[in-house]
Amino acid sequence: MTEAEVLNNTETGDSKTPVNFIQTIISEDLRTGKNGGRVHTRFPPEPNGYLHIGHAKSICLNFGLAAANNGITNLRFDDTNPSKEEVEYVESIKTDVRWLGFDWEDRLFYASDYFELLYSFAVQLIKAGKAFVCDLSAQEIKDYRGTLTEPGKESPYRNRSVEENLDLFERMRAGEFEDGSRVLRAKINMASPNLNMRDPVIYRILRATHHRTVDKWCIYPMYDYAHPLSDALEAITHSVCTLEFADHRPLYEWFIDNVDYDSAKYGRPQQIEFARLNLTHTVMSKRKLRQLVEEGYVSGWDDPRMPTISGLRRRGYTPASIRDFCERIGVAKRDSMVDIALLEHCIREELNFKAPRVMAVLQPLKVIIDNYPEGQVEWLEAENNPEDPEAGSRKIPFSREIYIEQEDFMENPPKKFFRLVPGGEIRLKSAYIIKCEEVVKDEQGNIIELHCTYDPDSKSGGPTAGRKVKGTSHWVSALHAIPAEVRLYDHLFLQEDPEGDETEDFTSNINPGSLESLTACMLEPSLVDAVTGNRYQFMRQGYFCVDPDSTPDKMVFNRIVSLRDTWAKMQKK
RNA sequence: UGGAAGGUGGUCUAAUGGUAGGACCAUGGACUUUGACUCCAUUAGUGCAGGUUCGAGUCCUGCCCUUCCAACCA
Repeated sequence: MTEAEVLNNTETGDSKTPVNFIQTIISEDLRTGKNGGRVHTRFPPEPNGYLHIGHAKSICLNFGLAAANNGITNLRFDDTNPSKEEVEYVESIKTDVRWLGFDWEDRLFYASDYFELLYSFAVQLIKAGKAFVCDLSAQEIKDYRGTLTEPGKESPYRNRSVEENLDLFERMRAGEFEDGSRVLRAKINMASPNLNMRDPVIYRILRATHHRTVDKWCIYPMYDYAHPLSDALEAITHSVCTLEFADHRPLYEWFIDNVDYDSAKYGRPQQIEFARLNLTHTVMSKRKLRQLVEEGYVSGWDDPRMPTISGLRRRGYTPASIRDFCERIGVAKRDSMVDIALLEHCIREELNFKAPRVMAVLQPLKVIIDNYPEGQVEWLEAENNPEDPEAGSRKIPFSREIYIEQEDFMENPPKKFFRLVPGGEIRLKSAYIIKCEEVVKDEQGNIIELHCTYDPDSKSGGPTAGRKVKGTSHWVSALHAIPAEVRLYDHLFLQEDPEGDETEDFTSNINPGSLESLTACMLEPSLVDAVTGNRYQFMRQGYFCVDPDSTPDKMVFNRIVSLRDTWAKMQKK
């Protein structure tokens, strides 16, 4: 979208998504000619974990804002802490951003690309008397920092000479000092009400192998120092981050203002904060997600119950549905908790149009149609998608013995139950109407099979198919069915806000029924060709996709999301 | 109790000082060879108290509530 279109949208109000406050800022910057009309954003993950749906919001925002304003977006890894970062994570992050549908083209960067420059900027600060080497221990620095209500005290090393600071900093780099023994600090204001301004640490000594620079460095810059300058060096115009960094903005600007990075060439980045995404019935912090993985509550980062991009992908969510979700939730500065039902709505809406319909019986009940000729098989025509005439149709086999869903039969039904009951009738989808004649039970009284008769005149699509019965069931021919495993997923946490009670361990809220594995499912034979990632609607049940665990001998499906189920709702009441 | 940012139906999000709207959820109904989809309808909101104004969600004052900040993490 061009600037004119954006503005036009604002005026006419016919934009599908209302412009958010960041777009308003950008539009104003464009109007006043700030940054020479450039819009350049960046997505700056730290490669210390897998991306989740909250990152998707940021990715869609950063790439979306740039795209909407004729701008570009960098992918930049914020890799300044080698003790926590790994290549595994950078690879997964690249995969996830690409999968979501975004392209950083040739603009893949790492904060570590700038280590040498950042070092020289630090030397610059020292020479200007704006940074000093401090010998205080971590604990002492903390003690000197003061509190929220009391100012801090200046470090006794604060007034070292430029020469001594230069010498010490050079020797820090050279590896002459132990980890943690000294740091480089910015000289700002120990009495500032903003703790971030109380002579913040900008370099620490840390002997850890970096995933890119390996053992070249034993000092590493801190986020507060590396981030604004990385933004500046990439000529970023709008540096969008989450709310918790708002207090860091004065520091961000301090480095931009006090380092000579050639602002005439690169411009001056502006930090803008927005509220991170919270979703009901899940957790979003990397620490907690890692805990779920490491303590075995889930099978891995890509467990289909996880809110990670890889989990959602394996679950069967599409990139388009996630992008749609991110559009719909909007962008603002107030803390919020989005109902996960909105995410579910987005995938249902997309799949309703795109997913082929098939029949699958999850909990089979054998039905024998006594008046259907033994050995006969009819291949019946079944519509692939009533929402899409282009989807065509397929043939499904009908025979004397079929399976229906156990819950589609009740011996003693409640009122409003319009499925199969003793002596009652039901339409088999795309086939015949059958009538229940006899219920067969085992010694424990469990229903093991049904004997029915069919109405030959009720064949679906035939000239005499017009007779109406209240209920319709899905089914599969017993002879032709493909056995499969189907995994049903529910919310990972029972409570809407599993992190709400800080006194309680969030793992105590895990939903014990979040995964239900059904291993005796029966699928219609057309599914024999299904491959990993294929998505279907199992009629009357939900949307499912083939899991990577699936093999030709043992197919495995994940339930992406159920269909809306009015009957289940009625029963709950 | 220092500083910063916020408070619009259950949830998310709109509204040059001028009819508080949309989406999700919920509820009721129509339709249905998916109790799906679709369609229709309904409930329900500007944190509180003042002030300015012909008129305040919007401006002013005071109060209340929420979130964030005291890593050599990001």
